[in-house]
Amino acid sequence: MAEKQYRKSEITRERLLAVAEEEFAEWGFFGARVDEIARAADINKRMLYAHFGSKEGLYSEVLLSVYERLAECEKQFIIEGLDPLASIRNIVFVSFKFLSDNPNFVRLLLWENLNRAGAVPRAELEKLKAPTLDYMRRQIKRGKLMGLFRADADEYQTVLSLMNLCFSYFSNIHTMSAILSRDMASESDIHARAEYISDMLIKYLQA
Amino acid sequence: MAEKQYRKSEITRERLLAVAEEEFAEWGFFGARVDEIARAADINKRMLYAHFGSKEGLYSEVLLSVYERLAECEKQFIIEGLDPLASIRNIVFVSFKFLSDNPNFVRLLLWENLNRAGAVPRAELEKLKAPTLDYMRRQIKRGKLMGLFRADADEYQTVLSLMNLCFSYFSNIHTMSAILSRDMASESDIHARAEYISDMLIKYLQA
DNA sequence: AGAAAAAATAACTAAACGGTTACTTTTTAT
DNA sequence: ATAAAAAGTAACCGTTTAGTTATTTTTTCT
Repeated sequence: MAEKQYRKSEITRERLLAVAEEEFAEWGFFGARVDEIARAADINKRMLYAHFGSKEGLYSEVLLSVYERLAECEKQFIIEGLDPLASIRNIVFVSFKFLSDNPNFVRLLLWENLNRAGAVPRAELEKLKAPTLDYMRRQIKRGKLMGLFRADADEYQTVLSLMNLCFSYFSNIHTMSAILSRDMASESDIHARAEYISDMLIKYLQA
Repeated sequence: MAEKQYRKSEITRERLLAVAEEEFAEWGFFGARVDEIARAADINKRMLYAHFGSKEGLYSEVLLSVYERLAECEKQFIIEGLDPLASIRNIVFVSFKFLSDNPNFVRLLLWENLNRAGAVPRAELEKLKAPTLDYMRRQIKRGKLMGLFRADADEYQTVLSLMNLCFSYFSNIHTMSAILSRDMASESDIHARAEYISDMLIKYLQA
């Protein structure tokens, strides 16, 4: 096994990953076409198999790279000193920014859920999400101790609401835009929604 | 063209639709196999094409039938006299019952979102959803007029929250159960969640 | 009963798919 | 310079897939 890889090969690999992310996000694992990925990356199909072994192998690597992007992003809202109220607003706004900027992430996660596939193992996913979840729960607890939130506010239910409200705005944006006759993808609508979600969660915690 | 269809043919058609619903819900449009649908329905593939023309044709009819099932269910929470507070609780509980009883609906809607919602025409969808949406908006408005809800509560945002919170509980139930180490599919968890969602929405509207 | 229409079957096809083989060109290290 | 390793290519392969054809069986109507 060679320690050092050729320069051109690394570029090829990166280009393949980028193109494959688009193709898998667009069509899902079953709908995506290996030939089309190779064509769009302007690369011979043989090289795709040299790098990733199989369609599954390529898919796994795409998913992993996308999950890592999320983990990297979530680091930024874990600020230990921040007051509980501001931290909730912060989590919602950072999540909205990420989901809005990464439609491929939203789609890949949906495909992955529907395929019930463990392309990225559950344990890996739990580990990836643990710091964020701990932080959120800790901040709600702190808010209760500080007398900012009512004592009987349910941490689990609130965290679940926050995550679902953020993710589902983007995951259901097409059907919802159709049903509600509204351009939910507009910058102003997205911002107003983040504002509303923060507000509702906080009002509930304070009520 | 014959006015009257043969009895056996109608049964065949129903059986095909039922089996196709399972197959499409499980695998999505691209993953579903026409041969498998025919085999599972114990029907010759030729007859599938005689009835539905193409894989797309069959898929559209499956989706339509499933949307109609939802519309039929939603009729039951449109009770004109009901007080706004009770009506919100009622909508959440009826929605939870439907989504819990119809996992195929949840999955088909997710696939449809990923396919960018084209199989059932937008106008058709709007028409099916209109009575429900109108009712919800009307009840929130009424609550405001009656002085039950604060005057600046946003109807659109609240309706969207209600729908997203109900749907996403079931659409993300597997991932979330894993991440949060909780059996969210249990009867008691489902009931507690419906209770919490009603409560949060109402507290927000009253805050 | 018997003719016409509809339902049903099995066997087939053309194209598409994931994956491979045999081979040539380019890069790296001595 | 040159040999070995790696990168790259084109043509190919067995299988699967949506969709069709040719034919027989069943049902309906008179």
